[in-house]
Amino acid sequence: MKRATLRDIARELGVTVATVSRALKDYPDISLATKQAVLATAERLNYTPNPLAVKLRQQAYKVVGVVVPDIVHPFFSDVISGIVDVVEELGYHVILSQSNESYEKEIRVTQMLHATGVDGLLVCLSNETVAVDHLRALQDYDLPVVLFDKTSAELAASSVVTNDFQGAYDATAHLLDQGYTRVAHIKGPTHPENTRQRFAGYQAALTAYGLPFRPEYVAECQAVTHAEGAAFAQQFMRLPEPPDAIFAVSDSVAIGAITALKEMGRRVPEDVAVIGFSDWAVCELLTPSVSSVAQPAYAIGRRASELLLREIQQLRDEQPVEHSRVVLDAVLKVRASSQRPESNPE
Amino acid sequence: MKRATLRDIARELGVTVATVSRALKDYPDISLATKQAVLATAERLNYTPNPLAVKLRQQAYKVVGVVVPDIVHPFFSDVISGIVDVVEELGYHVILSQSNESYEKEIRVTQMLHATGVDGLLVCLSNETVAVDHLRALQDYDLPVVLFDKTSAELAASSVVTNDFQGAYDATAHLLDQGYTRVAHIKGPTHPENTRQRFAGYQAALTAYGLPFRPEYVAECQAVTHAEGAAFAQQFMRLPEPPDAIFAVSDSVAIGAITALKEMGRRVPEDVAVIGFSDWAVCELLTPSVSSVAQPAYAIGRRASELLLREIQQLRDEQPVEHSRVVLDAVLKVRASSQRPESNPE
DNA sequence: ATCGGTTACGTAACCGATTTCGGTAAAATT
DNA sequence: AATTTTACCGAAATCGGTTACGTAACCGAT
Repeated sequence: MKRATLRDIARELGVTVATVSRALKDYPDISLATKQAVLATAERLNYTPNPLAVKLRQQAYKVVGVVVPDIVHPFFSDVISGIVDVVEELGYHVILSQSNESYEKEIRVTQMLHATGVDGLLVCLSNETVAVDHLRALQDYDLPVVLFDKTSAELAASSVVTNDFQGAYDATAHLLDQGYTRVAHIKGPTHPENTRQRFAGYQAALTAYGLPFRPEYVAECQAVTHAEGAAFAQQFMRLPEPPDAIFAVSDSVAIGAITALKEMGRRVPEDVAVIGFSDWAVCELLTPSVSSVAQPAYAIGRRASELLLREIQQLRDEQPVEHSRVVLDAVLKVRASSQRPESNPE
Repeated sequence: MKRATLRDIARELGVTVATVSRALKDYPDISLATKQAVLATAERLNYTPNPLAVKLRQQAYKVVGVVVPDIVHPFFSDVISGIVDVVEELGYHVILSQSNESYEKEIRVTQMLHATGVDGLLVCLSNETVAVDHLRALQDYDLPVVLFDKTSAELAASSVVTNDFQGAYDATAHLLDQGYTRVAHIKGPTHPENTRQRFAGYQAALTAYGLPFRPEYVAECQAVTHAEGAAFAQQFMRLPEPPDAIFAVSDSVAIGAITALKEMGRRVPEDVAVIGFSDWAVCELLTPSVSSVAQPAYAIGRRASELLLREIQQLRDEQPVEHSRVVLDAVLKVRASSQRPESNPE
């Protein structure tokens, strides 16, 4: 069975395709009789307009491209879910690509998306990415780009990110509220802005609570892994005055630290409290359950696509395109690993 | 900056678009001089063909639609990752939709994908889906459909699934090899074929090892949750002769069972061994680490898209379209929760 | 009878490429 | 010198819609 076209309907009724087109789109200049006849045969032939023809004429792809470092990562699949839900409501579709955290591949897929045809791009920069000329080049072709999570100040574009500073502040403050006084931090590498913000939030909380910043209580990850978390936990415990709480830059690091602490005979949270970042599903299932800072992934996806769709619309209407930076609050999820038992019957 | 068109190049060189088009595609009838001139100005103007125009002319969307129940689920994001990697190599793109495990929404999104324009569809049926008329209707429009994971025998289509039978058999056999003799099974609801296969594999292993099938050792989940796993573990332990091993239909059920067993003072795996299914990332991080049967998600995505692309090609070449059913082996991941300590120094 | 104004529809350009069919010139053949 | 061949390129149809513009028919009013 072939897809019916306007021509098929027109031939059956002895009118031109123009008349059929107008009848289907409820133009005023069509008599009720022909309008109904057209609608009836369109229904009968199961007509759906050829999307390519419409898009070519309208110069609109009705597609947004999404580039993430890794589709499999739970954070990104959550973001994608939010994106899909929003854009589908407006009849747009999502084309998905991954950069595998490679700057090279990021350049390749963004160019490919442009060549393939998209109305806009939602991009989370790879960890390798520092220069953003490849994105600026796309903007020169009037292609709106919205960044999320991993962004860059170098690019004049809207962006949506988690409030890492506030999340880290809340986590640290929570530990201090629980009565822990020697709070250490396992930070991430300096490059992604996010981890710098988390470090800053940690420091700000210490300052707000009138506590000194102790350099020996800060360790810096390279790969941000389970193993690094374990290694730094051991390093901390060898200090003359070991910390009684650890705020880790990620859940994997936090879980690695907890594993190592348990092996060293330290109880969590009685001897050492631990908080992670990202709120992976595992956190609830571990013993003890792991406190963490949840990033609003789904909301990030929604907000980012809303911004992008707005810019696409503004561009089409030849209005000035407004950029905005949205910072969404992180939510502290308090679980067993950071609750001082004595403080429970408070 | 506007995107350059064939017309732009033609105007600059004083030739027609036909000549430019042929020069760019290395047609024989073009002189070396004009060919080089065209290539040079195309390069200079940064020309990329308008994808919509090409696709309209070629009657090919170069897009495959993917429908999964839930993008966020780690299994599906793994599958999607495999799909994206394969189709991008052939210049295709992926449009993503989710059915949210709703039959209604599955119908909506598949029709929407057809209307939007795709060359083929990769679908994992929702749990609610029994009838497949909505997919058959699309096949009538010469749209190839390949099913994966949750499939249906009602539809004449290629499919790619995990060998649930073999995975379940291996898991059960492993428990029996470890010296456990009273192996129970927490099965899923009867509807999805997958869980029936797992049950059958469990039974087959018992038979192969000459053990009787004991109905009291089988429980059936409805929602396949953590809580159900815990409840059935308790139920099993109340039996006069409780099982010494549990093979669960999913990791969440297995983890729920382990939690309940520990609360009842049973040691895992000393008193009761437990194996799950799906090999979630959590399994490695829990204490004890949880044995599980890994589904080859990424490979499923790859194979399914390979089959789909083949069918798309066959359809375009007007060759007969061949359907095939691919069954990929599951891989048993043995971890602490199923290893009898006595059997280690064997 | 002429004019202005609707109503309802056809004509044709257009979006940007691909491709068939010719057509014109120069070169080669008779 | 007439004819055929070859090389190279233009004209135009096509994919399937959208839409500005034109026009025929009919109305009532002058």
